[in-house]
Amino acid sequence: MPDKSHRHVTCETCKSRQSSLFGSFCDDEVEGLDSKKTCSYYKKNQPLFIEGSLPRGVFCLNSGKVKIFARGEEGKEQIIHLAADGEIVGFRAMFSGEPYKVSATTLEECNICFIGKSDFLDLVDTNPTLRNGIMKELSTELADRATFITNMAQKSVRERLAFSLILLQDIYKEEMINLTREDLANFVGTATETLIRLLKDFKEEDLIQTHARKIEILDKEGLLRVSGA
Amino acid sequence: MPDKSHRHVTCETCKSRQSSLFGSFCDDEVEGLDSKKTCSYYKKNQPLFIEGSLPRGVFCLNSGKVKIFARGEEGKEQIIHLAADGEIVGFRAMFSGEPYKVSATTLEECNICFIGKSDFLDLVDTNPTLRNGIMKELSTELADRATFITNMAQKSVRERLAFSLILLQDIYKEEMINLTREDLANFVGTATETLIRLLKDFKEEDLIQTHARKIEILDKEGLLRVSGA
DNA sequence: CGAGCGATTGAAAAGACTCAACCACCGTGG
DNA sequence: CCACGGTGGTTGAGTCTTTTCAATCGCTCG
Repeated sequence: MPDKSHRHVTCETCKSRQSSLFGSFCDDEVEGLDSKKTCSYYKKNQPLFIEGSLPRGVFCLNSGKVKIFARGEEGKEQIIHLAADGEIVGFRAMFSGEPYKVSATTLEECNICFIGKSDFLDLVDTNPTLRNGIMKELSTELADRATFITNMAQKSVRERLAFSLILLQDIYKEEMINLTREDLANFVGTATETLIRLLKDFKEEDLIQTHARKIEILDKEGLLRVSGA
Repeated sequence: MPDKSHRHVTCETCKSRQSSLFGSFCDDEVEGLDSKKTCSYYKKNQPLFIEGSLPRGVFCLNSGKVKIFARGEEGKEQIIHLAADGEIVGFRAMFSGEPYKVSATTLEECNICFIGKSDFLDLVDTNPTLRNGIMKELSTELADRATFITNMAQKSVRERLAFSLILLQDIYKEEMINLTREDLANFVGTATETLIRLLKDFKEEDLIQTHARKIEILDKEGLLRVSGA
């Protein structure tokens, strides 16, 4: 658990930068980046942006996790993506010229830097490596979403949950998965009650173990088998 | 119903080009494009590319429709997108550096041009307008898929079918929707039998009418209402 | 004419959802 | 310090949607 308080982050020393789209920046570029960004602390459950508003820039996650979600007719959230440190959030809407179609909210306390729209677009225009990285990122994500759609359409909730747990473990790395049951249900695409029942099943099958809300994966192979992947 | 036979298409006179990503090309650029592309005729149900293979270039639809789909565990198709004339297909995998995650197959007889990978990437590198168009396209599609995922997760099959019919009508323009029941089911994300039953319901509610396999929309507003959009 | 595919229907079973109630934990204010 | 309220988690029961399996029909093609 990192720092609980606001802290200024410099791009030079940012651990997350190296694995991000800015990872290839040379010293000069990093300096330029650093001079343009602002850095702030976010509490848990604080929105970065909401559906329908106009993008003003991009968010660079230094620490903490953020959920990206859309809302269905009845207002129910569908979590499309969980972003972790090192990720840059909100750059997709930057190119579409349209308002955000999704919202982003912190799941934990976060340190997040912000780069204004024009600064960011300048960077993209002048830096081919960054640009290629972004195009690659967009394309990869498009492919991921095709798989996501297919899973939604063809897999049972049980299969999807197993698969989701594996995905989430990759995002949470060493930590245990730590989401409200509702968020987890909104990620899997099911009702909260159904989710809880299935978690119980998985516990009885010794696939997972829960520590209060946290979920520990005991048998990744087993989950993979259940997921039908 | 256009030409039934192979026909050479020139970019200069290509009706579909104007509404495509190449729409902003000047005469010189069009000429260059024309010299690089090859043009061929595809029969119905002929693959453009298959999941797992490596992208060799992009396909430019001059006439006819193409389905883009992924396959689930049991091999069931999930149609992610239907492409019509004017669309460029297969450029997403061009940037990801990975094999195709989806397949593309013609739904009708098609005239399709092909541009090799290096030629296409050269164009993208040297033409900022094209590049921006592509980034915009990628971003927009990413947003569309977020909506798609949400619909899959939260809407009933009945709602999804209503919504799908409206989407398909936009793709088929003046023509009637003309898909096998199975393809339609794979687009909506349901079983063929369920789809057929729901179509019957819609017919009884005077929302649609069928002419053999073709579907005519009688009450778009009504469908929209059913779709819960 | 027979084979085979696509479309359709019926009946039964399974999977999920909804609704309602209840529990457990936590922080607050008295 | 403790009662209170609220949020998040859990359970049960009943219902509805959707799937599955099996069978039938119609049409086209060789």
